[in-house]
Amino acid sequence: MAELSGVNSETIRYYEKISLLPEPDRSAGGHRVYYEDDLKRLSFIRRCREMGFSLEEIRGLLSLVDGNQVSCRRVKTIADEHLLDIRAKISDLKKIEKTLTKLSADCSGREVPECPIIEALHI
Amino acid sequence: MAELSGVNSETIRYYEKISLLPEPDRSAGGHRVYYEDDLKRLSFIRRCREMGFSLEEIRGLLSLVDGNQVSCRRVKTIADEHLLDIRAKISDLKKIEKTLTKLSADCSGREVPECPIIEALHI
DNA sequence: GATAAAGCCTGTAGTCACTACAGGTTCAAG
DNA sequence: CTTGAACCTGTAGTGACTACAGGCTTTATC
Repeated sequence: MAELSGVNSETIRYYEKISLLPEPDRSAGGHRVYYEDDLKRLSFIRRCREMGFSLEEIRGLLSLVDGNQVSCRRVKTIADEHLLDIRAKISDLKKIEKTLTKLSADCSGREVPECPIIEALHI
Repeated sequence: MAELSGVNSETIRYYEKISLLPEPDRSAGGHRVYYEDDLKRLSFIRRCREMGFSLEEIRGLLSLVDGNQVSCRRVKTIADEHLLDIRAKISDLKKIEKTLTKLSADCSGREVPECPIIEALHI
């Protein structure tokens, strides 16, 4: 399932441990046996992770799915809150990018002991 | 120093423990005593953190300062590498933002059990 | 049926950058 | 001199994994 899903097998076991994935069937020798549905669930988790959802947010989404209680309203609420988060992060990073770009431009990059970057940060 | 620097006192002790800050003088009763220079060093660390540098990157910058080996070239290298990182993160987040915005727009947000967000992530 | 290598198993500990205690001591103000 | 705030040490927890150690199972080949 690790190969099929693109999720590290250690991570899969971790998801099982924190109950994001159910305990799977086992072979006679004790190896985990997975079916199509397990792969779907794991892929859902992976895609949510790629969207930057936390495992707890994903747990929330999954509990709606598990309880057959999916409601567009609740899902949208979770997604929109997350979207605000993402936008805030982008704006923070853009500020940093601006500042760093300016600092780097002021810096000669030559082999001299005075550096405007250090000075700007040191005050 | 926590108040003056805006850095949590537990964090200051943590920085001491991992040797970003030197062990300070102590009062007769064992309390840490800080001077101007300690505050400057801590503020430098704080500003670097605000720029998104990792503690290890900061350790690198500080070791240049400590060894009186500041060289514009090396500092610029560290800063520019970090800038690439920041830009990559921004571009990742923008992609996520785009996708999520689209998903959210497709979603009615009404009290119905079908949700295009869930469906898109579930495949 | 024997063997070997690949892949699985459990459990613990490490990562990063803090944060949150518990249980005790010291300091500064009144 | 008393009180309460702030400090002290040390350990454990956070999130989302990752990296082992030391063992067992599966699968392919002979």
